[in-house]
Formats: sequence, structure tokens, C-alpha cells
Amino acid sequence: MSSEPTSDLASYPSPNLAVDLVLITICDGALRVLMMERQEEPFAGRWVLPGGFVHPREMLDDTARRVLGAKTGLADLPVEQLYSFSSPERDPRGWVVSVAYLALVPSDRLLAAIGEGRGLRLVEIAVGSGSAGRVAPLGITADGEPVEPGFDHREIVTVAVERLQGKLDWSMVAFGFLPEEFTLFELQRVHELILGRGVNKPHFRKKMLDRTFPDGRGLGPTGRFSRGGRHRPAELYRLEAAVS
Amino acid sequence: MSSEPTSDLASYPSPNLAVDLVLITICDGALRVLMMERQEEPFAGRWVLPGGFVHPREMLDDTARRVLGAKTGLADLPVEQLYSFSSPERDPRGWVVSVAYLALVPSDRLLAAIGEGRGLRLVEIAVGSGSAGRVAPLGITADGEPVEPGFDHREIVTVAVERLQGKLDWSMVAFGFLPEEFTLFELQRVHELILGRGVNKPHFRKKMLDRTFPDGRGLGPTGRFSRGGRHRPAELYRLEAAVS
DNA sequence: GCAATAGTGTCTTTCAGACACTATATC
DNA sequence: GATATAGTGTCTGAAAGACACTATTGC
Repeated sequence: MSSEPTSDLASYPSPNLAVDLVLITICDGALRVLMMERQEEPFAGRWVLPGGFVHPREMLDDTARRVLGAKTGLADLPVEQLYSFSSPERDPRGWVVSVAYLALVPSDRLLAAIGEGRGLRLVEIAVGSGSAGRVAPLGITADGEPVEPGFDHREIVTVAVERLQGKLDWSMVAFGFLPEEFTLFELQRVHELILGRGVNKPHFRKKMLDRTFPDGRGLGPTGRFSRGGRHRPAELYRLEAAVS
Repeated sequence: MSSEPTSDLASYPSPNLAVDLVLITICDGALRVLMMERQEEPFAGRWVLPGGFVHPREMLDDTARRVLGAKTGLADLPVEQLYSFSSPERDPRGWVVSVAYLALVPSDRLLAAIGEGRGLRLVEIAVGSGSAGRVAPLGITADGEPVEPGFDHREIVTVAVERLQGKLDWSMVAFGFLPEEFTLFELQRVHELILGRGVNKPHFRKKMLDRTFPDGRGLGPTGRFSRGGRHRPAELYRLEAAVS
């Protein structure tokens, strides 16, 4: 806009505008994304991301939160805009541009929220150990079987994982997957699953414990311990105001 | 899309979809963005980014390239999608969603391309030395006078500079501002202007000369020198296939 | 010679990872 | 005691930056 000498917006053809939601969690030792088995054509029977059309004069962030609430009831989660997809062939029904949004949620909250779910499913994402590059070769599987999502949703999930990888070391995204209290090893597992490779344990622990995160908080011990494994209990940590 | 049980896309209201272009260059020792003085209401007389509406079934990347070619003739530059803006008040004429795109160009090419320009102007962006945070407090000035761009274009330029800062150390964005051959100090100035702070000279030179960039190339000396200053000439470097 | 920028050598601090070790739970 | 994970100490090499120094041009 802003350049063509007209004020008659109605004279310009306009696409349908939708939002697709990449809701990512970690459970059963894997990175997973919420998908649903599509009932209608096109792509009936394929796994697709939850989504919906933008309402008139609705902010895209609000659309994403609305879709999130409608599908999971988790209306309070932060959402982040990822990218806009506009391939003319992406939807056989017509000209549909979709803005993808990313949201993270701890698995316990998500499992409670979707409950029985109406065709909702946490599909596994295997992040390849992409040696040195920044791209993430993804294996998307349900019940161990590779699946090919409908529309351009494989590409959207790939962009989401790349965003997670890029933000992992300077932002607080890892905590989006964890409950209030967690062990340092659980935090390490989050990093390893997102990066698709192992990280150095002593260094990881020192770095995390010394660090002040962007919101000014840091990790602090709770004095409580995670029991239940057949091994020494791990201390639980939480984000708290930095002592400095 | 992809979730509501209908195939009648026409029943959904749809916004006008536009692309706004953030074309950034470095000249006269400052980071600058191409803006134009808007002739029509709304925001007549204010500086705005070049932009245009998306054509039916056109990929957004193609729209960005088309607008770039129409305004500057530089149709071959790479463009990168930045973010989609959807505030309901952003355009008083109606519901217009805009996808912002970023493009970088060496100042010599840009100055030759816009020539006399029809109200085109390279507006200065002063990146504040934002201490530690990731945000960039921007001063946007024309002839040294602060200006307030029309629409939400100040916000769009801010997002563009943040993207540049985030990509600076792992991508090749800095070379987008430079001609084929350049001195290491010119490369350093590009980094300093984008970051809004000085960088360590010996370390910067060593790092750049040792480095292999994402396309596999590295910096190599040309044997030619930049003459003309009242000081020792600086050697010209260029990107070339890495020796390894 | 002087001013100004080009370009380098060295030292210190911090970061990242390898490796090895001790600790403590369940079985 | 066996095993599995929790958690720590130390060493090495790389990365980042501070600082000081030499080099070469125009004037």
C-alpha cells in the first residue's frame, strides 16, 4: 500500500487470509507438534496444522490466540509470528495466504487441555543432526511411520524448528516447554532435542546457573528433588529474581 | 485455513494485502533507508516506504521484487520477508495487511538507479548503542531533522534493523552494502553502523580473514589498493572461493 | 616532520568442550 | 553390590577483546 494513487481499496483483488498454528511441545522424549487429521477435501485424511481464517480487522496475533484457544483452551500462551506463506498452489481451493504462528507449551498442560481430542495428535519431529548448517532436516512421524502433512505444512513446521534453533541460546524459549520447576537435565534435554545433538553437560550447567536471562531472572535451586527414577534424585530449579 | 468445515472461500471476508519495502543502504557514513514523500491522503507530505498491492495469485516474494524493480530498477536484488503487520488502525482507508520485505544495496548502485528520483529520498537511520538489549532505538532523520514516517513505517524500519543486527554475525548481510571490492575497514564500518557501536579492529580483521562464509567463499586480497585519502592506502579485498 | 589511517603482535579473559571423577538413589 | 543418573573439578584450545606498536601515505 501507500504508493499507488488511489483511495479505492475495493478495486484491488484480495486473498483469503488465514493463520496456521505450530504448537510445539516435548513429551515422551521427543519434540512434537500438534496436528489434526483433516476430514474434508482437499487433503482429507492427511495431518495438518490447526488454523483458521482471520476475522475482519482482527490483528493476526489475536487470530493466532483465538485459534489456539478454540483448539486447546490454552488461550493465555504467548504466540510468535513466524512467516507468511503465499504459494499460489498451496491451497487448491483458491488464493489463500497464510501467516504461520509458533507457540510452545509444557506437555502436561497440553495433554490436559486436548484431553480426548477430536482427531488431535502430537506428531513427532526428529531434528536431524544437521552437522554445521542452519537447516533442519525433519522426520515427521506418527506411530513411528513417516507422514507427509497436507498443504505446505511440512515447510511451515521446518521454519518453526529453525526459528527455535536460532532463538535457543539467547532467548527463553526452552522454558516454554517446562513446568514451573524442573531439573537441569530436563532443561538440557530440551536444548538437545531442539538442536538435534548432544551438548556438554558440565559446561551447560555452569552456563545456565551463571546466566541472567533477558527478563532479568536466573535459575535458582528450590531445595526440592525429583524422585522416582532408579538413580540419585536431581534437584529442582526454577526461574527467580537474580541475586546479582 | 485448513480447519473450518467449508470449501466456500468466498464466504470469508478478506483484507487488502500489500507489500512494503525496506530498502537499506550505507552512504555518507550512515545507514539509510529509501523513503518517498507521500502525495495523497492519508499521510500526505509524510515520508513512507515504497510499497504496492499484491496481485492475484502472486507470491509475496515476487510482489516485493516487482515493487523494487518499479521504484528503483534494481529487480535482481535478493529480498527477504521480514514480518506481517496487521493493526486495524494502520491504514485509515480500511483493512490492509502489509507484509514487509527487506533488501540491501550498495550505495553506488542505488544512487545510480534512483537518479533524480520522484520524491525518493535516502533517510538516515541512527542506531542507538542499545547497551545490552536486542532492541534498537532509532533516530530517523532527513537533513538532520527528526521525521516521523507515515502509517506504521517507523515500526517496520525498526524490525528491519533488528533483523539486520540478528543476522550480522552468521550471515553475509554486510556484503549486501558493499561493492565487489572493498577494504576491511569499510566492512568494519558496515558492522559498526548496523550494531550502533564500535568493534575491535585486530580481532575483527583476523576473524573475517580466517572465516568461511555460508556460501563457501572467504575474503581474499586483490593486490589492488584504495588510494585517495591522506593516509596509507588500504588493500582491497573480495569474496572468492575459499582455499581451505 | 605531522596527521591520519592501515595493519600487526601479544597478552588476558572468557567460552566451550573433553574427560574423569565422586555422590546417591533404586533394585 | 550393580546400575543409572546427579553433579563437580580440571585441563585444553578457541574466541573475543584491550593495548601497544609499526607502516605508509598526503600534506
